[in-house]
Amino acid sequence: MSSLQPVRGTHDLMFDDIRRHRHVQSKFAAIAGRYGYTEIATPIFEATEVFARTLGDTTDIVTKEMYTFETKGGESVTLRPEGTAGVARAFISEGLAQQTPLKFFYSGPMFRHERPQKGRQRQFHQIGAELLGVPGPQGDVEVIALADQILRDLNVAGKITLELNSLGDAESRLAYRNVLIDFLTAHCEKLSAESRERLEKNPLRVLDSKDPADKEVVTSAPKFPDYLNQTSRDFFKAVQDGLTELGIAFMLNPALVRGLDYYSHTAFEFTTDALGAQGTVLAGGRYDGLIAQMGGPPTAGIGWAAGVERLSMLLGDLPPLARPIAVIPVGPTEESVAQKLAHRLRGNGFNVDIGYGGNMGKRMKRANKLNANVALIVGEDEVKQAVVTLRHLDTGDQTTVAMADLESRLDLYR
RNA sequence: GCGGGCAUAGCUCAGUUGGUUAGAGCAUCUGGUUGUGGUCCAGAGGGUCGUGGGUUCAAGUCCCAUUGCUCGCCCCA
Repeated sequence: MSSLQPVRGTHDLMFDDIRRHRHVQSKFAAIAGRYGYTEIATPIFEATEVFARTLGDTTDIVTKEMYTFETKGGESVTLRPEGTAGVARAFISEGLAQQTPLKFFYSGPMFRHERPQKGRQRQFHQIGAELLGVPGPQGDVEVIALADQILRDLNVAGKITLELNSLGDAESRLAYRNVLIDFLTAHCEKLSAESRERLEKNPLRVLDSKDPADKEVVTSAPKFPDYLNQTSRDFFKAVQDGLTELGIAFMLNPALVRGLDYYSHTAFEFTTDALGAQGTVLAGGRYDGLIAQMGGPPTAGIGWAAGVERLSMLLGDLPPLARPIAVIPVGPTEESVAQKLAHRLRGNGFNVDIGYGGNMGKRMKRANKLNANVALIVGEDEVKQAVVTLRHLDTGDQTTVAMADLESRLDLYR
């Protein structure tokens, strides 16, 4: 065990782990493309205020989980803890208001200084989608449909359920918030210490507490849907109808609350019970006020993000790696011929491995370990006659093939 | 930030009430096979037992501290 370890909460990604990540990202890019989303890559760090102003002053992310540091020029910058604020900032910086509606997708690392545990790291990866400038419920439906599609294409949808709620517009939310605070204050002595603190900072969060005593109180608490005004109610109904028409199943969860402050109206979460404490695989909602709040032109927005590590853990077996063709020089004298042959085949689109050093047996072993389907053996006799010995490693059959005919003989392995 | 569990070979793990030289499987390497892999057989290398201190004639084993990992709380994707 070496004393040099990766920094707490960070991991080296290699072999199957990174293949899982790539698999998630490439499926996502393909599907997002079908929905008309184009990729955006915003910087991995932003001016601190981009996050501090938008995520909510009382959220844990802002108050204690951000990687914030000062640059040599004296600016305060922060490693991004999530993706939406950066996209919103880009929307403003690049003057994109003229081009709405805009559909962006992204993927990349995010940073939060949390205590690591299963499905939770300090550097983690998200894929996400943002739809900007579409105020109507069809936007919500499309964005959720995209999420549903990616989960189905990754073959994880069976382990996941969609939960849906409406946080209403600003007016509804304020009205409900006041009623809820009154109710919870009246039942304060029954609440857990944590929830009493939540009552001060973020009262809606009490609704999704895991504490049994809190849950008991919450069952008799006023329900969010009862306090939605007509506009919010109609909007939410339209979203539900739209999803039903597309055959996307969902469960209403009046206790579903978003962690970040910029959300309104639709809130949704795709959750699983297969990941221990970290049940949320993909989550998002509508954030109509965000861009205006950041100083841009009032622009509707809705989007979501999903944890790539969490998705990777749910993934079944990966598609098998491509099987290479192994070029095997019998001895040192044939190495340059073999090298040239490998180069030629690679140039013509084949996946070719060539063993480094060792006798023929060693190189065959290596070919076998790489799961090569054929070995091309290049020895003294072969070089003299301008042929190679083509051995099928699954069957052990081998034949002699003229060098010049190799591409056509190997075509099915390309 | 709070609580529980764990730390022995590259990996997964044994290691008895404290007792002589710390083991196994897998992996690696060598040989059986000087132009033929997978299977098989024979053999080899590889450990400051996370770190520091303490108790003891004696510590991988007991105690304290510390670091790391891990699971949960919190938070969240």
